[in-house]
Amino acid sequence: MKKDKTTIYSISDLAQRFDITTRTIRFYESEGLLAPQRDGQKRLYSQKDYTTLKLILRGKRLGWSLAESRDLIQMYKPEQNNQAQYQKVLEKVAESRERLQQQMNDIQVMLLELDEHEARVKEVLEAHSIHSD
Amino acid sequence: MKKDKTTIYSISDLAQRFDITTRTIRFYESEGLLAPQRDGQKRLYSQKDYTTLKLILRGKRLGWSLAESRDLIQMYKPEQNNQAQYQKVLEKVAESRERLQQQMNDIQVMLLELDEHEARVKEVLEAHSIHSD
DNA sequence: CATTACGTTGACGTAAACGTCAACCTAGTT
DNA sequence: AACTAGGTTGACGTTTACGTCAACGTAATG
Repeated sequence: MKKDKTTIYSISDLAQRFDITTRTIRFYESEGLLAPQRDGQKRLYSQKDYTTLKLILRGKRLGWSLAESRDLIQMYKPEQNNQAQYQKVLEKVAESRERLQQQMNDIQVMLLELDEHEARVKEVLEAHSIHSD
Repeated sequence: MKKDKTTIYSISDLAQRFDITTRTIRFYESEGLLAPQRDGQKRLYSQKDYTTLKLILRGKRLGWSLAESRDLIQMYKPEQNNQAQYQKVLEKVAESRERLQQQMNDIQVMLLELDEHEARVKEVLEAHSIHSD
């Protein structure tokens, strides 16, 4: 079963699914991150728009600015069949990967420290319970 | 060779090492993230302060707010020898770990997508070079 | 002792990422 | 026709995380 490529979302529909406000979605559009089609003045969001939004929110959880996410999104667009463009995309990919690896490393350090800290706290708790028994 | 626990840093010293401004460091203090000792009115930063700052900046790279980092920092303080406090610390540890794991997952998804995208771009580039040879 | 380097405390300014109205449109009910 | 549910565009407000002065203190140095 493949994804239904013809599914269309309303703005409040998307807002509900991602637990954000419609204001936020319109704001992303005003910042050039989304460009939904229109039916009159109403916005219609495609499956691609859905995916883009998912990417934006993932970026947000990682502390990326909207500008950075916009770059990432631009990167995914076919654009001109210009060889130089593609090279730039590859550079952007490399940049993003480095950034993500730095973040991954930060996370691993923090997880390790949390483990150590938890262990220390538990030691104290056990000492307490020994004395209180 | 252990770390010299008696090393003391000046504010501009720290600023240089972490490539931030002294304003930023003072701001973190005003927000309750740091509490250096004083010599008169001058601030003296210990090795602990250094570590705290490192933690803050790691948090920043992961998109954590200063409030969240402050919580994390508080968590590491011995506090009262209150059993309930320790339980809260353990809960905080668990929360932080969940958050980090979500971020780790986000990163892995993004890295995968980057790989795929890079592969597609490279395909196109190779097709180009075949035609241009 | 005047200068220079380094530090201090306000106070105000600013960019990013939205929130919060207000005033309006539009399609489908009752 | 009136109402309701959704949507729209401004315009202004707010929070976070600092930047940018200004005015001042202090210690060493030529």
